[in-house]
Amino acid sequence: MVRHSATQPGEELDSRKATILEAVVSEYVDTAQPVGSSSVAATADLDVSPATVRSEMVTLEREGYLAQPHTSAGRVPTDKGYRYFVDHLRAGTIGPVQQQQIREFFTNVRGEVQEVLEQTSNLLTRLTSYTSVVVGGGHTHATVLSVQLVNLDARHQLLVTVFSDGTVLKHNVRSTFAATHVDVAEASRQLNALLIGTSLDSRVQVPSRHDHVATLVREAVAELHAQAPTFDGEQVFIGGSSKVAESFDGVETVRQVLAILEQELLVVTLVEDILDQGLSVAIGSEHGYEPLASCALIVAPISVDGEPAGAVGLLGPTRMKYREAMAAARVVSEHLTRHLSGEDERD
Amino acid sequence: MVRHSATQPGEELDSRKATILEAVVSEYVDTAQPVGSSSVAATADLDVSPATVRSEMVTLEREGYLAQPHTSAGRVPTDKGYRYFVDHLRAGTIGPVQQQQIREFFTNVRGEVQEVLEQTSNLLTRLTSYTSVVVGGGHTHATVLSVQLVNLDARHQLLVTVFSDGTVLKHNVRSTFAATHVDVAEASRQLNALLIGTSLDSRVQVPSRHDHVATLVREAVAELHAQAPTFDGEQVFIGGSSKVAESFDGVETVRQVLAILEQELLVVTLVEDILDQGLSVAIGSEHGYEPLASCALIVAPISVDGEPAGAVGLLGPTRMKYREAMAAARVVSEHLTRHLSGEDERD
DNA sequence: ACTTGGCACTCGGTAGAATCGAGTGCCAAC
DNA sequence: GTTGGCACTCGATTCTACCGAGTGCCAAGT
Repeated sequence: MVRHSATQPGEELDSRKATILEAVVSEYVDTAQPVGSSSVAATADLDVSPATVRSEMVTLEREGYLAQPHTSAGRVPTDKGYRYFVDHLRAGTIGPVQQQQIREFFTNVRGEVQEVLEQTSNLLTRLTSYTSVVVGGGHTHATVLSVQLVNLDARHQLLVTVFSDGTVLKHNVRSTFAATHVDVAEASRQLNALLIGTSLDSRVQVPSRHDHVATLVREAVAELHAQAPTFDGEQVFIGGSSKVAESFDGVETVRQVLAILEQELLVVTLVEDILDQGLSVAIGSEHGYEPLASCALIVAPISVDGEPAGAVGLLGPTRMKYREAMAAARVVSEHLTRHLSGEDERD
Repeated sequence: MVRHSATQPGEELDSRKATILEAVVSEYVDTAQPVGSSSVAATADLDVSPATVRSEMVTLEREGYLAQPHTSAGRVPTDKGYRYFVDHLRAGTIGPVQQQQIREFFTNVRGEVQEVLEQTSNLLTRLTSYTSVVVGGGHTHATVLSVQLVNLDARHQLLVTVFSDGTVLKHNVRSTFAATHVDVAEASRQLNALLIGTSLDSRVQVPSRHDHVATLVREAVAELHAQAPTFDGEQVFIGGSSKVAESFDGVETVRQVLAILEQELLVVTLVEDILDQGLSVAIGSEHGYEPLASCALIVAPISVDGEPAGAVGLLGPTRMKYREAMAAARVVSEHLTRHLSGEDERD
């Protein structure tokens, strides 16, 4: 995977070139039309003629910041151009209306973590009109608060485990013999003694006896720990997939992007890759994933009690409103972090 | 809401008209092009000339089964045309490969109901290339097997309830006073005595005393029952939303359909409306929901132990492959019903 | 009373030509 | 280094002509 100018300093543009680049990006984001020298000269308040702008543009094009769809069309930013723009973006703020919307949301939202994350995803979409991705993950460090084995019928038991972070996991256990209620109750008691305080990734000393109860206990523990790797708790919530149809024009592109969003594992990997690189935006093919070449993905990490616990993301076309979107992602991720850490329970 | 020919007998077409209609539908579904008299005459093995077919077509058009996009184009089926086609479809079968695929799926699938439903949704999409909808619902009749109140901290408890159908519900309880572990344990015991065997919609006699434990119990019961209406257990799983982009050509249509799929409540209502009407397919505007006028929705009910428990559905363009899709929905719903009723546990 | 071949007619789709105009690159002058 | 001027490019738009699939109608055939 390639390193980007966000991490390597990269060249700086002189002030005028920077202004021009910024003007091009801004206008292109608005209009989706190649932008010409004259409109740049008019917009940006650098008192120069279109001709001057043109000559600067050739330079910018030669250096890879701009591109021409064809001769005699205006310029369009390249991924590198967007990258420069983003890297030199003075941190945006979000409107007071949205501020209010977010604050309201977080004071009202209730319920389980999952639901909060799902709702947050919808919030982000409403705020920005882009498809949003919320990844919640990594409960592995949570410890067991309580375990209970429940008899469904003689051969089926249900193992319900409550963790310190409020997560509840359930597992089906199938006993190889007909278990009595007494067996189950005893197994349940032993499991409690065994598991409380442990976390999913810690080893547990299971009884090696061969009686019914011990077998049940072993099966239950095995079942619980079997899921540890999958569990790692990665969950994805995607909001506003219909926005994809607004953001891209080719039906084929829309199909591709949607197909990608369906592969949740892929999305998680993608988001975490970007986080690992310390980026907050991946533009075009920066993430090295070809089918998303026409997309930009903004991410902002969330954490719970200081531990990384996922991220929120926004997926849009490369020509997206970076300032607003990044601000929204940042603010929401901060609120979410606080909320999940239990800091703003003011009701 | 309108009644349809599926429930009211409606007129019958004479054999030749029926053959012609069927030919038109079949070819249009394949090609998406208006179909002309000559190709019908060639395809269907009714030994008549195109001219005859044409004169029949005018009748069919007058009666509302066919339409002409414009003079001098071929004919296209109307919703009514599709309806007739579907109502007179000899029940289709599905290919042996798919049979195999389904059988394999259901012997291998494991885990919680939710996951099974979600996976089933994906299966249906893979089988048919249409967007699939799986609605699971109505656990209200399930009874409580076990309850447990767990102390998160002095003011936060977690109520975990296990139902006879294997569902596990959790609720946050906030105590208005600092609860000790002893309080919580005692409350937990009382809750068990109180709730086991009841269902979510049954009334429960809560203790009226004013001590800590009684208060906790009351709060827990209130919290649990508060969710009964929302809970009713309606869950929706949607698979293959990217197929929407394949099924419809206008980007705007794609957007609309996606936007609808995002509103889960709407989807549930829609599916249940159709089921209530005793239909297995809603074509075009039959469901009375305008934005989906260009869609057809195939549904097949699922049940658990004889009780209705949701449905599987397939969403496609009105020109969809009804035979295959209906067969797939039917077969999968049957398998799912058997699976959820615990009948095919052959591992 | 149907069925059929014949035939004029319709009208969307496609191809080509003409035109427009936004925007460029270059250059000579400032 | 900047600027106005200017010829040039090339996609987009419009217009026209035309093709042909498919129709509706009719008169003749069974």
